[in-house]
Amino acid sequence: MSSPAAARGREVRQRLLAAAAELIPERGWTAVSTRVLAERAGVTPSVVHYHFPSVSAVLNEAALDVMRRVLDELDAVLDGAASAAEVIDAVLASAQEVAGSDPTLLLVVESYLAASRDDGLREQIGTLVTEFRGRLARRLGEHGVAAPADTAAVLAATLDGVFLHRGLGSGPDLTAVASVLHRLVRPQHVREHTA
Amino acid sequence: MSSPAAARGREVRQRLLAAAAELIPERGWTAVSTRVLAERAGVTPSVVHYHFPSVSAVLNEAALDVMRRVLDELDAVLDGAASAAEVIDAVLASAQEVAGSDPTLLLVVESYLAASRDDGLREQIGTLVTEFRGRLARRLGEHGVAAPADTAAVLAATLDGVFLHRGLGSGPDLTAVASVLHRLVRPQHVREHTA
DNA sequence: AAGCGTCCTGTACGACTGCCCTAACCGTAG
DNA sequence: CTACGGTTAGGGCAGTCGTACAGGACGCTT
Repeated sequence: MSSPAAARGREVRQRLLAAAAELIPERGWTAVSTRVLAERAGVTPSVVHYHFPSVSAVLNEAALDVMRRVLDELDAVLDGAASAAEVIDAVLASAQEVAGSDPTLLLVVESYLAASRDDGLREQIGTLVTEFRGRLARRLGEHGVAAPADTAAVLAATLDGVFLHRGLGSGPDLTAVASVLHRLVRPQHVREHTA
Repeated sequence: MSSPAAARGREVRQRLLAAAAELIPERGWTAVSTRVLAERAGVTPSVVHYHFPSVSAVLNEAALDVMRRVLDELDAVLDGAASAAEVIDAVLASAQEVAGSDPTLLLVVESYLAASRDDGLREQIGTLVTEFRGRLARRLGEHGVAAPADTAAVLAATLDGVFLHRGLGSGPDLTAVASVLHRLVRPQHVREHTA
């Protein structure tokens, strides 16, 4: 079916993607070069251009892989929640494990910025995020939250923002964030004020 | 007091900072080079190293200048709010003017990431953000919002997150965000659920 | 006119960049 | 044995990188 050389090749390809996922947060998206990428993966620079058409192709694929993985894990966690409050707690609990200088977090933000300079990447990331927001909204709706789509959008945005602030080492305590966010999913009564 | 040459020099220095503020979002923090910086400012590359010790010094100073300006403007807007709900509306109204691909927004995010690789920059940005959060919390407290510090932290984080998502072109509609966030500052009653 | 402070130019250096091309490798098939 | 597909090594090209350093240009003071 496939030669042992081909199998080794695929493994090298994976190592290159893993190296890219490490280097993007370490050095910044635009500072990942063919040479450092190859060195980290333990191959010579020319191998990079054998497996990929360009360096940015490696970066794009690596970033999308990581983001897909993160969102999938988050989805799995959310499946266990029995109420809207638990959804928030679950999201923030999984966020708790993420340190402010977490490479994954930095990689996601780097990807956001790279997307602002790469139409193709922007479209792919946009799809990923929109789909996740849809799944989150569906869950919130099932738990009786008002305006689930908008609430999910705010929730997702807040999550990213909290991550961003934690990256600065000045992020808020997540248990405090949780209690504040619970106000978002509390059953709605009569509005006390008018817009 | 100061020679005309010195005045010209200060003007060139400002042009370099302005050029940096343009180029950081355009090309990415690590991709701003001495040459493009000089070209954008209309000077020769060596002038950069006359006014600044290094390129990254230009970038740091330019980024902090912009962030200070943005937060000052936001503070001014917030001064006009007469209630917590108006604070939120004011914040989001000023956010409305910011497009998803707004250079200022991208500059801020780029700075966040650069801060993760530069201790000095991280400390300076952290101070800026913490101070703003403090002012926001004071305002919310004056308007009777519960847990003003935590709420301010969430609010500030949400704001950044919304910006981030808008950069992807998939950001939520801000009027929807506003109505959701109003739940945060609604007078608190008995909690309907226990954690 | 000479000296001075300030700002700017031109040039140079070694290191690094993305990408390409040719040659060699290695296991398998004939 | 030869031939072959798939992978890798090494070298090279044309360009950019950050920074340094010597000298020129300007205006103000003496």
